Amino acid sequence: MLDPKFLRNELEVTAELLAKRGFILDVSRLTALEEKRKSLQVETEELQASRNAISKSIGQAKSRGEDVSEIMAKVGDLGSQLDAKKTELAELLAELNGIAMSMPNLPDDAVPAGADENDNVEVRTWGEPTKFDFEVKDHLDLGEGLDGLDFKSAVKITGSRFIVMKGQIARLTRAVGQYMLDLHTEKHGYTEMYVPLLVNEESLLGTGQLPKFGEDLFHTKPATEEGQGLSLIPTAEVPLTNMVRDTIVEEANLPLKMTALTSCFRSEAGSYGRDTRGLIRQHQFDKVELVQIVKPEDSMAALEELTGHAEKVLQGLGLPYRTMILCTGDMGFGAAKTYDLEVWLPAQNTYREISSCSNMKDFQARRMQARYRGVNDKKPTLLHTLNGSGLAVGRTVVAILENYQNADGSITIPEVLRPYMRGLEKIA
RNA sequence: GGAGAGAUGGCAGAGUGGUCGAAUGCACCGGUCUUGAAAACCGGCAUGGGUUUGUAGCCCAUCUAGGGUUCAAAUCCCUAUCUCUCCGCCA
Repeated sequence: MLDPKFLRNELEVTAELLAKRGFILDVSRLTALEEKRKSLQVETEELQASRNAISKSIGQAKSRGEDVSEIMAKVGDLGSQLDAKKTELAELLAELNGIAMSMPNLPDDAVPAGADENDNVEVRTWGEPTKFDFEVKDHLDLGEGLDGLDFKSAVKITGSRFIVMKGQIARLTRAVGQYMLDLHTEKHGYTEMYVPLLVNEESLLGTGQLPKFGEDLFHTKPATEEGQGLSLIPTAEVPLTNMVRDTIVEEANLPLKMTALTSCFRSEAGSYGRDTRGLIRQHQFDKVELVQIVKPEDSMAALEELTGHAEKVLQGLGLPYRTMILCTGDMGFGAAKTYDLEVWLPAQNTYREISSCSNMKDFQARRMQARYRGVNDKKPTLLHTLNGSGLAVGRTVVAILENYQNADGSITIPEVLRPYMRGLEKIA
């Protein structure tokens, strides 16, 4: 959510900034609603003030043993007037809140303007696209050839976009997750967390999945006016970031750096034609998430640091990648600035997204009322929240299969993963 | 799943219809005293919102959340959530 004061005072600036990311703000409607809110709220509060004053004087008179019938008569229809105003105001505030909750974050000044993913800008690359002296196979052929990926069984058990993994490929997936967690906890200073995979609506509102993107999630109940029950997390960002919802953090405890390996669940509504084959786009996948909760002045440096932590995973695994800064039109709803890491996939002969690292600034913190207070601060200040994948496990496995494949269809196991594979050097 | 009890400020804990945004203690911050510290004493100490040039003042809201009764609700009623105790079941 944007700062309501900034929104009111700088409506035109806000509209311009939002237009850069393709969000059209109805300025005149908002102005009209805001004017109405102002007068209505003042009227309502004045009525409340006079009611409070009269009630108080009744109480005082009674305690002195005086007759209160005269004062009681003054109350008149104040109550019904107040009720009417209150109802009207509540409806108006709900409408304004609905608009506020549906507005995306403002892009940071450093974000390049652009319409879609084609306008993203390469920041740096690491490694060279892997070269082969034989014809490369894609991860499906490799995985099925090794009897490690079983799409047919997944379809039978559940449906499309799920996977059954077997044997050393299943173990490789476990190894990848363990390696990432160990790296982030031992080298990068993150605290490992185990969190719920089902979350309530408040949490989803806090991180911004709701109210706009409910159809991207799996819910435990059909959506009704009473709610949609608990929802499966689309990313561990939701439970990790919501750790600080409705809390005032001690300055001394900042920054908070948390990581978790969780399954993630996405309905992938509206992407039926894309990546239908293989592990790239699944309804259920594992991911190691990095979350940092920092002071506002530290968040831009923290984004660089966090992105670097995700890059270290790819470097450790020896996977070539490039770092992209997303343009205004391609950023996620709550992000002010985002770097994507794209790993080299030989079979697709291109780079594919494997991590997305974002500075949300105070966008989520305002929704969550997540704040900190310095020792000398009278008032608490909204925190800044950041999150990034470090990394998506399934796509990492894809990248390993494809980049480490041999002519005979076997897979050489990256050095750093061998301890997690009981010393195994090759899956054959 | 059954029965019962509870939810108040950072924490503990008073408060059963009216000058209660809330006693008291602890913690915390400032001061006096002290060479320094401790102790003692004095003072301060919630959050959100509105209005406003204002971190001044004034006003509104908030005692888990949402409804209701009333001129007036922390206090009475209903619902939900959560916590605790006992029983049952269970990895």
